[in-house]
Amino acid sequence: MSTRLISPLKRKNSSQYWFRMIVPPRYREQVGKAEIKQSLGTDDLGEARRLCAARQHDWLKKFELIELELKARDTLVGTEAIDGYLNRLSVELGSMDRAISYELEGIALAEADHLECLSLEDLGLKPGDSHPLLGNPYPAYRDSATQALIHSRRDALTAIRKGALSGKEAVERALHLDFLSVTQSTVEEAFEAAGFRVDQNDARFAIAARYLLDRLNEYPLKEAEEMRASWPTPASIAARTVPIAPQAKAHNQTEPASAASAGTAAYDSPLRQRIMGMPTGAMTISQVYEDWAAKQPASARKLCDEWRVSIRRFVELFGDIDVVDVNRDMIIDFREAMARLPTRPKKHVACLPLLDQIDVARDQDLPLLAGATIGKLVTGLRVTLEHAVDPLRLIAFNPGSTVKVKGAKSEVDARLPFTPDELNIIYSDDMRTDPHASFPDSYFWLLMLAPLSGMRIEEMGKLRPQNIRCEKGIWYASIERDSRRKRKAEDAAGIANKGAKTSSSYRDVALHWVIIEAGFLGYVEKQRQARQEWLFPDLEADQYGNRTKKASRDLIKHLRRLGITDQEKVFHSFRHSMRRACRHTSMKEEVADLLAGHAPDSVGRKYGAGAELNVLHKAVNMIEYESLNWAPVIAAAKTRMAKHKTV
DNA sequence: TGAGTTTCAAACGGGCGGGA
DNA sequence: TCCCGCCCGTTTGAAACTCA
Repeated sequence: MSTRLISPLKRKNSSQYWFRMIVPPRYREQVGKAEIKQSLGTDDLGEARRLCAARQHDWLKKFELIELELKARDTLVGTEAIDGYLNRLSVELGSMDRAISYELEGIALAEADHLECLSLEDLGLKPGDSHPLLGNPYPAYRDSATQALIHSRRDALTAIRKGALSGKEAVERALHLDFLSVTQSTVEEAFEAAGFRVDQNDARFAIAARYLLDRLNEYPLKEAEEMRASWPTPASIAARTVPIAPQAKAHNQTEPASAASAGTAAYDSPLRQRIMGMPTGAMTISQVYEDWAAKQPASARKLCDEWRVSIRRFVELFGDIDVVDVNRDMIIDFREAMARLPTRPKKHVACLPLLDQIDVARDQDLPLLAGATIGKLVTGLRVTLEHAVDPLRLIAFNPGSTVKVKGAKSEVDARLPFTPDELNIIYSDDMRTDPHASFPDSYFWLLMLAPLSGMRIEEMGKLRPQNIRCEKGIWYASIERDSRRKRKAEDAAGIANKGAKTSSSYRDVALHWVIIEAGFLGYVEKQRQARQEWLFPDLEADQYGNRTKKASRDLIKHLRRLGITDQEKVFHSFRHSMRRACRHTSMKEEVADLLAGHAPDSVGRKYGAGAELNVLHKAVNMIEYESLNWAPVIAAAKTRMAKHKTV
């Protein structure tokens, strides 16, 4: 792996410097990507260089941890393959003693083959010269006298049926020299039986070979011990005390650690505890979640509540386990479990444990959670685990980072626009045309504004009287944030403050002439004089600060009563209807986007901060619904407003 | 390695229905 | 009627892909 210092990179369209590092192929599965590209968040080159070096250091550390994890995994694979092989052989031969003897004899034969290594003399080199096969340890036994002794010893022991002893000696020599090739045929056979194919360059080969040699060496073969007493190994061919390269000893240091412990950040200093202001030891998954949730602003309460569901379900399935024990398999199991849960279960099903709910859904063929919901549940888990990575540093990697959810993104909007006939039904109804109908003013105006402004119901619900303004003779509704001071105060009080769906939703919506004609400005003035905080004061906020939950529900019920029973026709359908009406005019798509509060989908279509009010005013007045006769609605609205004046 | 382009994920904001 | 939570849309920035 290259440790060359990486220099920060600057992208054409960005003022910020970036960090970029290629992930070595061996670690890509664990990292989940082939390269790391991260913004350094600075446009200062000096700062960027410093941050870049720090990130490179962090990633190299992470790669080291992955290496440990991979070694642990390889160890498991290698040792299991050898154990399986020896167990099968013992069954085949009748006992483990026989199996070990058989293998020892095989090692002795393999060693004999490898001893035929050319000496310095054979190669025409002088004593003291560097042997070209120095990487191959058997040159240590390259002098012909030693070779002859090993050969004759093996022949003699084999002749008296003590081949296992010569094998034991060969194993000791191979272990001392870390000469793994003597195990080649056995290791290959063991891996093949386990369903793998490895070569001598594979790390798993080395691990399995050393493990085999260790097992053969340590097996208490009574016969061999007794024989050694009778036929002691000649000193000249006993395993020599030769220095072993550090990597040759690595297998002794590679403990079969769990993936999780390999990912655990062992560093847990008092300094970090002081920085974090909390103990930084082990935490369970739900403790990590609570720590994450506690750091979210009041406005994120709904999000926290949704993701608490993820964690609660995960804990129900796997227990409130230490976060270092959470692995990718569990997250995949979690995803699969969520994908099999029934959607909107009846009470008698919802009260069951999750696994029972899955059984019921399967048995009764109930409709299951949508892909988007599964995606969200997995995201909740992923974000919690990310919190364990950074800032808590309880784990080095997020095991959920590479878990995908198919169908998490819906292809189509499930809500449809109203047909002209349906609009006609809605706006011919007594509730709109009879000024004396017992229909709240707020609902009346919501229904008037919706198809002619394209505002979302919650955008209307959060209008304040002062948001209705006039500029150069054009009246408009300003959808904007509250002041920073107000938002800060509300956050501190734990109140969800007034925000919009996205930043592009902050906009000015010019009022359609029908709305002005109907006397909307009189209604606004009335609320202003009454010093009402909200333009529609009779709407009540729910626990998350949503002011139109009930209104939306009531108005949908009302639509159903009018015979519009299609489940895809909802209040939001007014927005779709307006978009459709815009398409029937000469209005440019980007202006329609601005009216609706959508971000344009290409840079070329961006209007900067917005458009001139007169452009929007002209555009909004282009909107027409041919099937609708607004006259009775306007007349009813005027009477409705006049009635208020006389009260 | 750098940069243009495309795709994906996170973080919301919001609509809606079931059930207590 | 209200709460809970499922479900969907949108934007932004990150990540991935591709090519030079």
